Amino acid sequence: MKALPPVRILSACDRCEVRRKSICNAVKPVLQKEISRISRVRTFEAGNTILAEAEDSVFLGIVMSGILRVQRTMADGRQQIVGLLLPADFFGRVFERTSGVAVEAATDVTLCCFERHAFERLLSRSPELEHQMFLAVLRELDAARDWMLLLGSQTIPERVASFFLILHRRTTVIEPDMPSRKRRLSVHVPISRHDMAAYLGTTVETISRVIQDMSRRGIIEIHSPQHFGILDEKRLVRCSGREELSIGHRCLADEPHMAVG
Amino acid sequence: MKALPPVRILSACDRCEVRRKSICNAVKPVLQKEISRISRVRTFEAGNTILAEAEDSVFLGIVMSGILRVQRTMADGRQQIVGLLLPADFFGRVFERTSGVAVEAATDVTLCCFERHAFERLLSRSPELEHQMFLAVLRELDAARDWMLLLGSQTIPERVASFFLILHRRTTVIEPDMPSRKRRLSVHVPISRHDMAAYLGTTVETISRVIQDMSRRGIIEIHSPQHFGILDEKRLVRCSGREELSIGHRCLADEPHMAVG
DNA sequence: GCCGTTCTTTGATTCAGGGCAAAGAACGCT
DNA sequence: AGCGTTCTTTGCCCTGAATCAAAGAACGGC
Repeated sequence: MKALPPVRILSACDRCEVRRKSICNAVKPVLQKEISRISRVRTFEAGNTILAEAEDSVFLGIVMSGILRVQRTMADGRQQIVGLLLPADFFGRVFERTSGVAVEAATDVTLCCFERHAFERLLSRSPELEHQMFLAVLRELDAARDWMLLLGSQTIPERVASFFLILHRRTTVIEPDMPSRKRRLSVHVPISRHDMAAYLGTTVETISRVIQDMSRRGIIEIHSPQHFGILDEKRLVRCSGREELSIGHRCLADEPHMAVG
Repeated sequence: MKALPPVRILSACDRCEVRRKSICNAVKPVLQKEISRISRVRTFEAGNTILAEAEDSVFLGIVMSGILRVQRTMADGRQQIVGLLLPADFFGRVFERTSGVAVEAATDVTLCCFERHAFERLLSRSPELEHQMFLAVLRELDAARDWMLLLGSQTIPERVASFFLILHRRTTVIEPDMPSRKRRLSVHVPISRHDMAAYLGTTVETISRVIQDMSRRGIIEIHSPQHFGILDEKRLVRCSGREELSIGHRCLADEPHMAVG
């Protein structure tokens, strides 16, 4: 008796939009199945806390849609965003009871969640998965160091320009066939001025002033509070003080991020 | 014929002072031997560049003595120290040709070096070693995020106070039997004012002014430009704006660092 | 010891960016 | 559509920290 052709059961993961960019794509199918088995999709509204700063982190996962902010808050209320997570990015701190950072929904979000201990067991059994996580955390550390340069050595206008360029880079699918001259450059800033300020180490007022000024000087164009056009890319790069952020220039920050929150 | 009792050959590693605190201690003896085989002790004078920012990173290793600074430099010369490596800390970027940060000797240093590819081969063969590296990088990321809070949200006096407390924490062997009241608190700052400024995101002049002011107010005592006494720990903690830096309070930053340079 | 170099401190001045207050826009909600 | 709430912009003032300049201290070499 002949064996029937294998029937492929579609799991939720097979329809996952971020899969090919996330850690799931980097491991063998058999492992993907195991990940799939312990995963659970959850949604949160903008403003909700996914993981609190002091609390035990019981789960972690991958952003499917929306934006997460990873932040630390001081006793007197000052807060610093230490990471912004876009779809396909990983959040949560493995191998530590608590991480000392909070993870919050900056917009409505859909997350693919794992119970932390289950995921850690998987990591322990699978060096391949752990290797991929290791690579992701290394990239995240590179990005964190890059941000330290921004916070420690750059002026506010430079930070804003850098932010636009990095955001553009991370959200744009590179289309090399289209001549960059003709391409209409636009950036969508998916967060509020308040979050921008907390990310760039400044205040909402200053953010606003800098943006208006860049617009007045014809470097950018304000379509709406969150949508901008880049009118003069070269000048924007010059404003950022960092040649390496020039569009087309590859860099480490392109890779998905990893929040250890 | 009876087997002779095993003869233990002492390798350089057996005399290594930082071994018990470094990654070597966290893996099995058989692996330690393998690490030992590919290691080579090298020394550099203060000011030397171990790894340049743009160059290929051909080796990596562990600090045995002295201090390394991990830094990024902007086109116009501004530079930010993104990590300070003390004995037992790991430096170098695995799985990447170049890391975009420079590693320099802040003092005369002794390093236990590995050729990068040889070390990576070892990592690939040994999930245990990779796991330990993974943990170390996770801790380093925690520390980087902590520093982002410092650079993005704290005033300069707060940064200086935090720096003293963190340094004290990292260089003091905790002696719980000795009553903390009576313990003479002292900090040795192993780097120049210039490096402090580059680490804290400010200038030498401001660093100097803040230190002199803290001394005038009786919070610290200046024994020499690099040696200080902590006269009023409580007030120093209050200056830092961060209760969690209070001496005796455990935190993630206590662990050895990992420079991905 | 003396002397040049580098590191640190101090003073005077300037200015980028923060804080406060209020007006204006955008976004629900019913 | 009308209205309250939240988000963003703008103006004014002020302060923390950078900059410039120069004096002191510490260090290394001979």
